Amino acid sequence: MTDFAPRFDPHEAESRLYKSWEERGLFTANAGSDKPPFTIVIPPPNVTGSLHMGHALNNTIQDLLIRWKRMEGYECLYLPGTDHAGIATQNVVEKELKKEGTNRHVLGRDSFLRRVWAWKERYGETIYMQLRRLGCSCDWSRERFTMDESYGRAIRTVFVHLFEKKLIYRGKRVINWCPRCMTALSDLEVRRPEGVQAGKLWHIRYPIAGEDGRHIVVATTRPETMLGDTAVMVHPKDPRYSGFVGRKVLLPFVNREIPVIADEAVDVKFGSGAVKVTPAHDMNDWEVSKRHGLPAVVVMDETAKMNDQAGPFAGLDRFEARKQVLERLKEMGLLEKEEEHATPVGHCERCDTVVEPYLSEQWFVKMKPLAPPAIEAVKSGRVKFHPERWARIYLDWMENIQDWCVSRQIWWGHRIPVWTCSSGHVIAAVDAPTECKQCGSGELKQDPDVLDTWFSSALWPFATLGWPEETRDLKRFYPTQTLVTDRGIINLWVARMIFMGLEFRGKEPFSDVIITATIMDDAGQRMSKSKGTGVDPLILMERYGADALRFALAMLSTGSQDFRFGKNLSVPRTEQARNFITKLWNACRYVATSVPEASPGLPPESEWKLEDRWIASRLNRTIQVVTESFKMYEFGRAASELYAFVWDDFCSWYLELTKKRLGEEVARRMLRHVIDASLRLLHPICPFVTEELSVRLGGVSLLRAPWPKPGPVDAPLESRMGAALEVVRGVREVKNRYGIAAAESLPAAVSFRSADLKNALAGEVEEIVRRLAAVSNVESGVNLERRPGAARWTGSEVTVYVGIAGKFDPAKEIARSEKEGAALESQVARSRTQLSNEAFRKAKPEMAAELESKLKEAESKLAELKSRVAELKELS
RNA sequence: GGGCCGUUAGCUCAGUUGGCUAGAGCGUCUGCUCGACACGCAGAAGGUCGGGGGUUCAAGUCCCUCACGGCCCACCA
Repeated sequence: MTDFAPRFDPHEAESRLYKSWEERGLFTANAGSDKPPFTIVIPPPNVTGSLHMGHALNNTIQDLLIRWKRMEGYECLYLPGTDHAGIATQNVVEKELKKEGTNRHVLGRDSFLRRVWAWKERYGETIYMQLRRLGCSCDWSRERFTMDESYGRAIRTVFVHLFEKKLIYRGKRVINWCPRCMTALSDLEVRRPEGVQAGKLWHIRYPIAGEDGRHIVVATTRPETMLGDTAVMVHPKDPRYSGFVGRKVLLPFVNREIPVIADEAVDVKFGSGAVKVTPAHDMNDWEVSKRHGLPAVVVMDETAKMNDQAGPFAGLDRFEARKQVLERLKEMGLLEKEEEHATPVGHCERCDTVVEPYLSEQWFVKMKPLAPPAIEAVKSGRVKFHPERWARIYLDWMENIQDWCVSRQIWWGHRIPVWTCSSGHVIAAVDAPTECKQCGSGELKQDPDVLDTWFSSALWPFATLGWPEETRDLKRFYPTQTLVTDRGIINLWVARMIFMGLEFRGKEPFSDVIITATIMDDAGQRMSKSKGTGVDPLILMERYGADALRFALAMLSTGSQDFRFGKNLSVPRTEQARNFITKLWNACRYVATSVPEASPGLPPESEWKLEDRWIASRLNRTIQVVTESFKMYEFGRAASELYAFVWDDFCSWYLELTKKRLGEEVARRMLRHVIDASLRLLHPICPFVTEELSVRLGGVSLLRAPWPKPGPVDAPLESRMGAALEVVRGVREVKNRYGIAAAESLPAAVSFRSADLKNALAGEVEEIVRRLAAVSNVESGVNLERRPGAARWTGSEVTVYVGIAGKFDPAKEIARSEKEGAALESQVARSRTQLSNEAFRKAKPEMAAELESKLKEAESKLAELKSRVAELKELS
């Protein structure tokens, strides 16, 4: 151990250790093992870029669980992979092309896709490198990408199955259309930022056909769509308009006669009470048009420019058209008024363009039959959300589910496996057909669209394991156990995996869904790369090591409470974790050099001294709490428990107490035993430093080392030890108060308030105090007489007197005593009121008895203090 | 418009089923080379638990309400 530097060097150790783990195949899951399986499939990061802090948190938690379970004896599979992220990735590549002054249409479908693949190779590798840096023990032999050929087969199989079950259909509908991405979007891919645009509500006069000067006023926020109106609708019970129903109005600009209809969908109180009906550009209106048999007129093209149907406005962009429509209406005297009105306008999640409701033909998944089993899975508790409240989000959505638009008019993704022959027969097939089964035609054209990315990620838990083949992996590792993800994709992803898993495997894809915190910037806003508030996890790992980042993130994971970890705040938190690692490192360094060897295992219990029994009990308690916390996914609790145990119990007390006992085999073995157990407990959070230390201490590699089992906890002994340590604190405080060097030996007297405690501690207190607080001699007794020339310190179990000879300062003592007295006074007062309450005594007699004895103690302490203060005052 | 979460020390956060004197880290102050650690050691100061009301013998903890911050969901044109 000659090269045991006072600091852990993460740079050198991390890559060396990771490489050796990987080479030894320690991350590889064995499908033939007879151990119980534990599987986590990674939420596949998008290949759009590198990993952010949210990924770091997410993967830290996954790896922590995997490493813990591995030590508990499970056959663990942590399956890594990436998502092709259709629209998102296509967009970043298109941006690159734009910089080069070209676009995908110039390149053509094939060479564009080659560009995207090149991008994918680059970023896919970066992501895997980052996961390795973080220490994630992924099984790299099973790495998957949603565009792998085998994965594509799984997707086509799913599609064809659903198609044949009539759960996938092609239909004409008003969907969300992004005119920039030029594709349909699902409802979940539309964002409605609040308060972004203070829109307006315009009241427009529609002239009644054939009745000069008479008109009906409609209110709209989107006047440009009026060109596509095919009716005006009022409420059937609205007296203002009862005479209008059934008549015609003349639509300005295009001079189309359209009917006034009555429908309950109208809110009488809103606007003018009359609504224009634009079936091709409004989802509601589309529904209305179907009820009333109205035609639909599309007035825009796919880039949201007005088309030929828009009469005089053809060729204009939709917003320009709005301006001109309004101007013309004003000129014609048809604009009655405008009022301020905030409308939640939908924006494309990926490019932020205002989404256009747009009538088009798309593929949909029929959700009504798929939802009920998925709802049941969560209601029955077969799938549990942590924290539970997120189940509500899932259920609310599932219970009001709409059909899922799954076709996208982009190029990057899985082509829809549907072909149409020259005579119009539609064929869905897993393998590209060569001829039409119905008419034998060999002229087959595949649907040009691709599937929604989430359609492919929905299959992730089983498609990655080889489905549709009944592979060994699939049988062994499906269903998985825990899914760790962000609340933002509960419906986009988690929900869809559940119904797909149920439909295709008959089993929920996982039993537990952990929703992690969202990482905020220093100002408490969601961290965002585009806003420049992102913190790169690599930079923190570079500066403090992967273990430090992991420990910091684990420590902050309390519930799914969001936490701030921005550019400034991430620094002290990670530093704290790094300091802890250094502390651990040095404790081990000390043990390695001072206790070069000791027989393994616990020393015989009969030889244990008070502090040995104490640290054993504390360790057992820690094992219990940490294990329990991991089980309950309370990672912050586990981390802080370990932090306190290692730093306070072990380093501050036990290590110091045993410094003069290193010749004793008991102490030597106990030191090594506690270190060994602590390293194991810490390994899931800090894999690198613990592995390095374990090996340096001549121990085992921790990856598959058994997880510690707790022995008994001795609570009375712990509290006795607490009293002994209190004495030490008292002596130290007095010295501090008087500016006396800690090393200076002074006489001390310990006055116990209870004879039992005094007897139980017997001679051991004296020894403990002597070791930790430099005293010349210690006497102890029960309720000792006051010591006039000694400084006094009051603890909860003891009073400590320290002889400080010539330095005694009555003023200081009075101040101190009065302060202690004030606290006691209020305690006594509170206890008395509570005890005078008969209801309390009746409700909780044992608590009252306890409080009573506490009160007596406090009263006697107080009396003692008062007489001392009086005495001191006389003296000065 | 509906819902969820948060508001505890200067800062960032803990506080199990209501019950002894509300905790930690950072920061601040005082003093320290004591057989690993100054990324350290020994101490100290610092909180009427966002405001108001209620339930209870007892409220940071339960209920109502308001304010502020954050996040979701929603087809009122």
